[in-house]
Amino acid sequence: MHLSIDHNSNVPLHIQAEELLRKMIEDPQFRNGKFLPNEVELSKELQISRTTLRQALNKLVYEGLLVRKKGIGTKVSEKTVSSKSMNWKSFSQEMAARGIPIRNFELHISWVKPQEELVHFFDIKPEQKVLKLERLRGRPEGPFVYFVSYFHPAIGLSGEEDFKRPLYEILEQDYKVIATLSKEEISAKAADNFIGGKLEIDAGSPVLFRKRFVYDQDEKPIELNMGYYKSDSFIYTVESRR
Amino acid sequence: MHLSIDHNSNVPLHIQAEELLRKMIEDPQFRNGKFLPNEVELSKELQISRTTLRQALNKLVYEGLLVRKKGIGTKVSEKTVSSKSMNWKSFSQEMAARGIPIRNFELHISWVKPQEELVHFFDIKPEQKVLKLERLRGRPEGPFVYFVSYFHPAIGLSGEEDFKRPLYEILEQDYKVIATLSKEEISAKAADNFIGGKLEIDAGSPVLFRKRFVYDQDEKPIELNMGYYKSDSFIYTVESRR
DNA sequence: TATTTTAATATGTACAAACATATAAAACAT
DNA sequence: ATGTTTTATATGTTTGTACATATTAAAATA
Repeated sequence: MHLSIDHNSNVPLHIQAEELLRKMIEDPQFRNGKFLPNEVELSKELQISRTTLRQALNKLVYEGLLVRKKGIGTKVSEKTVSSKSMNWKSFSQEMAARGIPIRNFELHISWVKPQEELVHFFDIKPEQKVLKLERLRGRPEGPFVYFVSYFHPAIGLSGEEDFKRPLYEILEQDYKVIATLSKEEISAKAADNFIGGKLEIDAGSPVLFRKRFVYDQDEKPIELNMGYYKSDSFIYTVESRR
Repeated sequence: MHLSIDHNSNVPLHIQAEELLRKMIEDPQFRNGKFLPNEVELSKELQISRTTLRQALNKLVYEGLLVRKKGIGTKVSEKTVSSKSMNWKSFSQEMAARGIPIRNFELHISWVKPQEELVHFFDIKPEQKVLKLERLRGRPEGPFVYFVSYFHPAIGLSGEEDFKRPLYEILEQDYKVIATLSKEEISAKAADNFIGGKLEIDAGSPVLFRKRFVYDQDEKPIELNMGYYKSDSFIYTVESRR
């Protein structure tokens, strides 16, 4: 395997280097605490300056994928698999990573008048309708999450999407919108009759409630998502560093 | 107010610059979408090179405190207050930030034989005892979290701590251990009789269960923490960027 | 043999310089 | 008045260079 960088590409060198490093990290040869070649060697091999290489390395260190130590070297983190990118995987990917096959039980799309919270969040006029997406998803044996999602009118998914592709992929490829920032609120709730019915559990059973505010790179609101998770089949994981 | 950098200090210039920028961000003059002086000006004012300044800026951009745009400038993020640092505030600080006064209802310290999970997590011998810390905390009106925390024997808090200072402060100042990485698992549970009794709620009521694995900068395990949060008085928040 | 010193190695810090590119405002032409 | 081109501004990219410092292993010394 010979990784190389295209100096004539319009993609910045440190971005290309970052991608190559990500591939190296995935490689079993380097995974689990193995050391990368040192910076001088690597920069020679990739034919970029040490400064540019360090730009790429720094980003991966921030993300927690790499651990560097003065005088020793740079190794792949043992304690972290995908770091915060976890939160950015699509729901299907998240589940796939845990070896859980996913099924869609219900899918309903409609245009609705926004509630006050939505008017405020999206900063739109009250008469402007927004796209509402309801989904019931889970394992083949039964559903374990019910969620309702609202989108900014400017995105306005056509409603004819197949939703077989992950949502974030549809947004990136078809609408050139990249979800960059997400704020989430997580709490425990007792299922009411409606949610209990959807998730096939008794009313009163504990569910994990997750409310998610999604913004793009310019901090403009994209999506508001509210999900109810069956507590015995879903654990929410968070990783953070400082 | 004149911020300045000490070139004779043994603290790296980009770290000093980072601290100054953090103070600027806190300043009402710059908060909420206001623009910072441009890089060339700032680097002249601080008497450091643009490269060094950008090193500091990059870190804050990565944390989400600053938003930069080519051709425009660098501004303080409007959507983010403290970003991921939120997860690193002590519990008391977290609550203080929400205007909630905190009281300790119970505090119990003991040395116990570690369970299998602890032996594995801390990578110690089964006969090595670990410090167990149980706390019941909450508002003056009543408790809303009960947690049990175990510490690595190498840290071995003397047991004579007053625990009036935040835990992370005790660890940093007295034990020179800096908690750098945290992995958390969050789920919804139904309170059993014990937890229900502690939190003064009916057994069966939903509680937020938070299990937290804490590591230091070298990825060595420090603490394992398990908390039960009364669902109607605590919402867990997460912010993430990519 | 045990201890100390030294050297090799790898990352950390810092600056200077040059050019590229996105954005908004000003100048210009229609 | 409106659309286009230019220009000023600010961040983005990339390289080169020099020296500092933490760590480990090897060499020198007691």
